[in-house]
Amino acid sequence: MSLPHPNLDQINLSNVLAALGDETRLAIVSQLARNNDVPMNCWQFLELSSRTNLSYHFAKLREAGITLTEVSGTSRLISLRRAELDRRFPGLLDAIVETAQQAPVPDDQAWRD
Amino acid sequence: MSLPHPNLDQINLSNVLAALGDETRLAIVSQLARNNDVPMNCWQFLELSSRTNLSYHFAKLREAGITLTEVSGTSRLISLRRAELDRRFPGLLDAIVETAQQAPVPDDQAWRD
DNA sequence: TCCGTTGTTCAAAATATATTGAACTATTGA
DNA sequence: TCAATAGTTCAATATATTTTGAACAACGGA
Repeated sequence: MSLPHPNLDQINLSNVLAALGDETRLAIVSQLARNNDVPMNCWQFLELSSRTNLSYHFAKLREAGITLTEVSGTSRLISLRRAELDRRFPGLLDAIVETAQQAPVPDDQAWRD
Repeated sequence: MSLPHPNLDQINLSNVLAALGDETRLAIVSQLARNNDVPMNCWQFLELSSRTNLSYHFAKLREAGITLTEVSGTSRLISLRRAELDRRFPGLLDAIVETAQQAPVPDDQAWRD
């Protein structure tokens, strides 16, 4: 039992950016990073959304090549593919994670009008 | 005559990532960077899409805070807000642009099945 | 002033993404 | 074996984003 993950050269930049260009998924990645890349499981993210919806977002992150999902008994362990991503896109994840960590999500109020 | 741009602290990460998570817009940014941040105008991107559609994408990039659009006579000059973005999200744009430049867009064929 | 150039805006249609609830699967522990 | 746990899948809906064409606006030069 193991889930499909893209390998390094199958990871494409705009996919990665699109995957991270969503508040929920960015929050997931941010928490994973804050957790020092120690794998986490689904229920630790329940505050972000419903189980079903998280499942969807986890799949997106996995398919984009951002996270690794390992099956462990009845639960799944999710971690960042940090080293690999850094090889593929040097500096990218670090820059994102760094920012996402300090900025607690600036309230996205309309800036025009 | 000048267009509305967000200022630094109004630029938010997931917006920026979402804006760049689109092949067309990533290609625009990539060309701007390849052009050494010298402002370019719309017709220089016509190979990427139709005028109308480019207009839409340019607005997205501008509203996300990624590009600066200056009105100059009958045309508009578009440039990267590189220094500013780098202040807001250190390393981010560099990492993206660097990658987008060398990788000529890996053909996005399905990696499963 | 009239025309061509350079783009924009609008509304409609096409497409893609996100969210939900109900039903399901796999594994573990009693 | 049975129930609880942890999470997935499916189909439907809701929502957002892209794309298009037709009509418009601003500027500059003849």
